Amino acid sequence: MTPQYDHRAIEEKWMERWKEQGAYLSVQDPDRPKKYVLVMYPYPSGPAHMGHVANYSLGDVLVRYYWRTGYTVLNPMGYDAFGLPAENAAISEGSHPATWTRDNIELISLDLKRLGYAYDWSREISTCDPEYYRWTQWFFLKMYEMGLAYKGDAEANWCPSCGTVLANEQVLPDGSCERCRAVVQKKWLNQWFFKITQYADALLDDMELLEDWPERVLTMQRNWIGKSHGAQVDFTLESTGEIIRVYTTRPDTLYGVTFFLLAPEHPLVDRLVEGDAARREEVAAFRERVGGVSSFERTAQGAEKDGVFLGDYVVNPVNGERVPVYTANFVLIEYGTGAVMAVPAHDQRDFEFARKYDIPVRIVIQPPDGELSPDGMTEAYEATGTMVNSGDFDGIPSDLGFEDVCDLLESRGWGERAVNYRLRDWLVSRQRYWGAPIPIIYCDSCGTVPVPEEDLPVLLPEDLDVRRDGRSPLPLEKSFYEVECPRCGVEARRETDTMDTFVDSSWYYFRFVSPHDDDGPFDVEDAAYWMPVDQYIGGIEHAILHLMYSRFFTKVIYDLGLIDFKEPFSRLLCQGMIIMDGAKMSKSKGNVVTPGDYIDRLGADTLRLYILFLGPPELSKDWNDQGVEGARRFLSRVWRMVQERYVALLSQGEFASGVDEPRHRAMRSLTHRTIKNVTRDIEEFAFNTAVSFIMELVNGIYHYTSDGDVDRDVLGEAVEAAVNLLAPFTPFICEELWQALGKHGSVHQHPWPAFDEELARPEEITLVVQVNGKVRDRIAVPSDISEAEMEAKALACENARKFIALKEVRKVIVVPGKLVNIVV
RNA sequence: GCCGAAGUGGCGGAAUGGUAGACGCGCUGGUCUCAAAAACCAGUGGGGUUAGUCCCCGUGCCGGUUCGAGUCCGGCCUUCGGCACCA
Repeated sequence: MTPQYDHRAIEEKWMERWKEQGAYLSVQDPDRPKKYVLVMYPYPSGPAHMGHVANYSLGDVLVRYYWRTGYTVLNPMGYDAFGLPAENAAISEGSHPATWTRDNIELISLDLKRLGYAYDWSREISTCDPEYYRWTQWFFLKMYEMGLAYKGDAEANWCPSCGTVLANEQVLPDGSCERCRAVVQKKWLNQWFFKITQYADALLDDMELLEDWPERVLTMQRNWIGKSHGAQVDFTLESTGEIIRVYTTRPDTLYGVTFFLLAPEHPLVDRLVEGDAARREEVAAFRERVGGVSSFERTAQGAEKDGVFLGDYVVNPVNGERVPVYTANFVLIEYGTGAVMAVPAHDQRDFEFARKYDIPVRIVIQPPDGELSPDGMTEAYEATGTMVNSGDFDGIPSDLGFEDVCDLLESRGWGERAVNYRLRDWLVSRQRYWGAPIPIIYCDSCGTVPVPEEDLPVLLPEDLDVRRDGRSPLPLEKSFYEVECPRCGVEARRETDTMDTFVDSSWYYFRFVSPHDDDGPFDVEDAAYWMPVDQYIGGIEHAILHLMYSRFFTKVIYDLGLIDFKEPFSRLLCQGMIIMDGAKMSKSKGNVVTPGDYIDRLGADTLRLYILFLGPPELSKDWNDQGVEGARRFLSRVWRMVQERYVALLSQGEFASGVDEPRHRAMRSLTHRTIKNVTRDIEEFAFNTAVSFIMELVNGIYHYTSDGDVDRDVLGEAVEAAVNLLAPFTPFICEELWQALGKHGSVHQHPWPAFDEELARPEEITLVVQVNGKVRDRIAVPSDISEAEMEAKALACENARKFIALKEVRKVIVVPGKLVNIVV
């Protein structure tokens, strides 16, 4: 053992040795329960960053802890390796997405290895590997067979200068293209979708199974799905007599309809103004304003209401009234039916529209307190109340009226109860190169033909030039798109769109259970053994998309009959961000610190320890450079503790014996209390306080060995516990110290230390004496003191007496083992 | 606007309704040294003080419940995240 803590030598040595020993391979073991711990795999855009360290260190503590408490553990790692950044980097750096991606995988995997994470590297996967995306394509085919993948028209973000569709995330808040800053347009394109809406209710209802998910994530998903209850109502167009159906969540306000709205894209709009040149022009100008160039402003906050009267009327089924039909900017074609009954008195948007275009406002709900009048209103009244101006329903509470009106609609055939969702189908096509090709062939005579399973994978040609303008080279590559129709053999054309990378990541946790399986996406029995993931860890930024897509995929896989569970992640922990000086680390702010630098200078153990000590996992954590030095100082202190305070004493043989004496007993008590506290805190993910307790133990050992006799066994127990407890946090130094303590085998395979409840209880406690709730004295007493004795001691102590003085003691409250409050 | 989280020393953060500020950073003093660094030891919320194992104040603000509130309840303020015309 060297006198100085040499992190470089230790970490290099154990990194090599663990690798040689295959120390962290996962094995199925019928004698032990299993844990599948998974931290969201990274997108390889360069070396590891601090967010990775925070996430993966957290998972690693759990894995090492589970190992030592009797579990067999699956802890894999892989790369989310398809995606747009690779293409952009390739364009700006003149490289190739494949090269760029694989180079970055090298960089980040080296960092992950240097950080000592206990992954089973034999299970490493990359989503850009044909052996992986072959099965991504297989899932697409299954979805197609099940009717869950379909091609339909969608309004997509189109960048005219890049000539491609953009994902929503690639459009900046001002509606411009992330890469070229051109104004993004909405364009109707024929695209592939996954029918996630078919699973909307399952996604909602199965949240019951997710007891160990953060409530905020469930709330976000619930809002995203946006299920609402209401009714569909049929209005009749006056001119032609045709039915226009609307969806409303407020059938109780049906008598308050004073106008009617169509989305600008609604096909009826053109027909209504067909014969009227002036109106046609008005509509054209309106469309130019709302949809033509950028529809971002239209949906931006507080946008001005805008619309055009279409010259026609509809008839309200419940009261026979005719109301004018408008088209309006705030009506969305994709939600409900694209047509809206407008009730200005009780809907804020309708209210604003009515005021602008001078449309009457009719009150049909009166609030419980006070009376509204149409002229006096400055905003819509959207809450419940008593129905008025509503025919036979007058006087009924509106929440009951909701049901009564629905009954009326259903009995007369005017409409019916209905539910609606905000969730829309998942658009999975991307006009991109660096992604998994969609396994579809278009044939002039057979139509849309899926690629036969045995022809998978549809290989993404990796020898293509990525064009400078950012467009995918696939539609220009004859050798790629020219194929024979698998059905009739004539010349056909291959789909040249690739899949959204969220498809890749929606099932990667299944692949880990059998990463080399050639017969299917995963081995059913291996999945039955390892799945579901017991503990999933990742950033809160994936609260909706990745986590919901994965839940959707799992339900599809369930319906395919491959698994018998419906939710992939039993327990979820969402990490906060690492920030610096109050801001997210980013290159533009120049406040990026790189893990690699710290590993070199201070060691991986120091970095891991510091980042775990920084604060509770779910909150964001402020990086502080001086704090890292502190973590390093602590590890040096642990190093010297073992060397100077234990190993050196052993060789000198300077020991007393006296286990039962108070100072020895106090040391043992601290040791056992620390084991208890650290164990509990790891179970609760309170890693920052777990580290604090270990620090206190180390401080205690320094005191114990500084100021009196030392018992060999008492000291040995304490030092051993410290190394044991610290091992999941800082695996390298602890493995080295374990050897220095003369132990055989790896500390990471050593059973987790047990504690003695009796010893963990301190012999002496501090009795707090309060008078009227204010602390007046503290008395050291034995921990097994009775309540009566506590009261007696409290009443007798001088400081308390001073405050009691001549007043009468009215009440004494005794909290066993803690405090006495004297009320006067 | 709606939903969610959070406001505690100079800083990161601890506190099953029961000693507010554990642990760490920083700072101050001491030991060691020719000196410095490192290390070790001690101190460190603010104010007062007869200097006492003393007193007062103190967890964003205002009220309430309780013997006792950072913690529970009601009402505000601020910050951060998510969603945002979803009928």
